[in-house]
Amino acid sequence: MTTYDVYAKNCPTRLVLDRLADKWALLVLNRLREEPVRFNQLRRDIEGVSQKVLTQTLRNLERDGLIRRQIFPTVPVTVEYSLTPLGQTLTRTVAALAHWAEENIDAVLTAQQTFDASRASHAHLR
Amino acid sequence: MTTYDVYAKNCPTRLVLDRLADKWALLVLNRLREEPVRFNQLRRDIEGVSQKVLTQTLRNLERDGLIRRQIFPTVPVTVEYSLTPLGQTLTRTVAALAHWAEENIDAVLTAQQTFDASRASHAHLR
DNA sequence: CAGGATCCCGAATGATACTG
DNA sequence: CAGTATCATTCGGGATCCTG
Repeated sequence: MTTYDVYAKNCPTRLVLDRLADKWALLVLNRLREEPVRFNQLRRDIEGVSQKVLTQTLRNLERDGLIRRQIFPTVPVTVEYSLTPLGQTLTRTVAALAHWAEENIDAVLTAQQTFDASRASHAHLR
Repeated sequence: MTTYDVYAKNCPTRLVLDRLADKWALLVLNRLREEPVRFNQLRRDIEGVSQKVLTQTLRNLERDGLIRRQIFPTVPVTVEYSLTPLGQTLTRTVAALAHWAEENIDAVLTAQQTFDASRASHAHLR
């Protein structure tokens, strides 16, 4: 049994990778890692996400079996999102990504400035 | 020193996370993990990426200091991309993501089928 | 070989209004 | 509260042609 060719179009692993390569999905997973959260709470916590896009993101994650959608018949209705066991195994890796980002943000910002500066120096047009 | 609020718009960590939340970037980083690769080789290895998008992806990664672009004055010119030390620290995490995807692809596909089936059952319109 | 420059279309997103 | 539905809009990405 050989390992998948991750770079091939038809590779199922790329389906998963494509889904994870979504900034909102990563942020949602990271947020749910702490605790179950309700829809509007998520909407408020994750700045900049629209209601429509948040809904789509949640549906996709639910479809992938990563999060669970639980409805409580209160008035008005309450909907709570939480990680499934499968989702929990994933968030360990997602958390590592977030952790890397926090630790290396300075190095990245510095690199960006250096890059931009060198481009500006030999910008001729305009 | 408190930790960043990862969910706030202005959080620099989200800049990094947004950049990483790119399927082509993840695939490129994962590919460069093995060895330095030339432009057209990358284009061939990563199925489905257009020349334009690959160029953009590489520029962004270079700007972030994650990969290095090396030009060899051959005829015609040769351009080789490789990971920087910073990029190498990141690819360990990226590899973990890819690894998770490979290990859990079956669970995800099964979840998708279950989800789709339950939706189809109570689809009334059309 | 490794891109830059253009044209262009469809998918993704935002805004708005409505509902169980 | 937690969405769905619709419309208007943009803009990322593909296709194509060109160049150092």
